[in-house]
Amino acid sequence: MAEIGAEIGAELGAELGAELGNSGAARARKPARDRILDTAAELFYREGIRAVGIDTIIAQSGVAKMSLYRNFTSKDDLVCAYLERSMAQHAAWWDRVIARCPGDPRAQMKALFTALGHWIDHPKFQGCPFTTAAAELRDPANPARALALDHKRMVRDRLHGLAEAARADDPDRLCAQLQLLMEGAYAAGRALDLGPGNEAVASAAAALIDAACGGMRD
Amino acid sequence: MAEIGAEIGAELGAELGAELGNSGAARARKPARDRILDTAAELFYREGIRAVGIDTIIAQSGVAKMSLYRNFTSKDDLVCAYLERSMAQHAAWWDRVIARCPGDPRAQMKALFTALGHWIDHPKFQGCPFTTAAAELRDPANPARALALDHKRMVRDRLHGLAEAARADDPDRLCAQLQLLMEGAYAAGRALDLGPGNEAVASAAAALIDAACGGMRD
DNA sequence: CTGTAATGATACAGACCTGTCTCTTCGTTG
DNA sequence: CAACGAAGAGACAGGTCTGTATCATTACAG
Repeated sequence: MAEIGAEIGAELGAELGAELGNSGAARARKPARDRILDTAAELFYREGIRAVGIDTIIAQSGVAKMSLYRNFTSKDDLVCAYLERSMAQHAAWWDRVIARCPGDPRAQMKALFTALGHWIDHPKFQGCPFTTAAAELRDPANPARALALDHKRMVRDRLHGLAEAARADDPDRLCAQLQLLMEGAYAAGRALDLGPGNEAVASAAAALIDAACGGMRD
Repeated sequence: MAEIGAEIGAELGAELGAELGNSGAARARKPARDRILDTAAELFYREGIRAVGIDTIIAQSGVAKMSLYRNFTSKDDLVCAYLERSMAQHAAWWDRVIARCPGDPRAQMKALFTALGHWIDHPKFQGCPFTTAAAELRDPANPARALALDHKRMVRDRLHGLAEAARADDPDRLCAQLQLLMEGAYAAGRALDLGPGNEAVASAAAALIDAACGGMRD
């Protein structure tokens, strides 16, 4: 429980403003680029990419407009930097969770969904940043959209590796089912009030995993 | 198969331009309000609400700007009309699907997910219009956002009714699990390439339903 | 035929957004 | 102290968006 709390704190803290714990002076000491990216990430995630303008970002981060355009060639470039950093943070979160059950891929999968269930209950949770970015940016040529799809493929590959390691009867199917569930948890946590949704996430994952690895209980 | 195709056609046809079958003259005969709403629905769904401006809608629908503002007080009002019409269409789709298995709530639930799995494979499918609307419009005071959440609650209530009628061991849990899966299917169909995702949708739903109603097979 | 209501076409105002430019300030380094 | 580079402050240009106002045209009813 406290572990999970720390998990969420590490995930969302890194995502949504790790500098909150620092003093104002220490925050001002950070390079302009970092302040811009921290502020942009928080605003993009909370209010949406299209809803947040350059002027808001520079006002909130206390930076000059030219400092932004010296560090990022355009708003699109800043959006890409935000998504790339989010990808790295998500990968680190994933690694931390599965490291708790080394050598036990079934438990690792279940742990991921248990952690996800708690994450979506966090008050700052606003859905999957990649899914919402893809929903806001429909142009197939948009590089940020491409990044979002890259991330989904990466998650798929990781899930598939776990499904294979767990000796699922049909790893492709289990992988697809679990990714459906994962996307659903992201969407539900933002838009719905699923009551004790965290429990539903973990229990649905367990049901699917057990059904797919029915032959061998561990 | 042909049945399912007609299903999708009825759903997306109504959603995305039922007037395509009419002649151009017949289309021009429709009242301005209908043409505006048809065009706005197609564009909002395909390209996103914020990405489509008033000028695009009036150009595409061949209508004067003042005709739009005489029929809708604002763009927000038009967005709400689009979502309300989509809600009615979705409810009609739901009713058509469950009508194929009268008196058999388990089969009705499975039929819904089978139909959903096929729907997300349709080339014009772009995710759940309510979820994407909520992703684009984050302001809690936005009436369109409230409509989207209303729709999710309505779906939840309908699913819960089916779960109870199917005598699930824990209807709340099954309802939450299935709604997670449903949201996941919507999100996956738009942003991911889940391979044969339609099969994963139906099989995951079947696994969850059977696990939740394990005691009594029908 | 005439009058009325609906609609098309278009110009315009005001706000906002991205990106550029100039000027100033501050900190560091020699 | 002097010089230089990084960064703040703010004006500005060009575009887009919503919403309003004006005027011409069409359809139809009496």
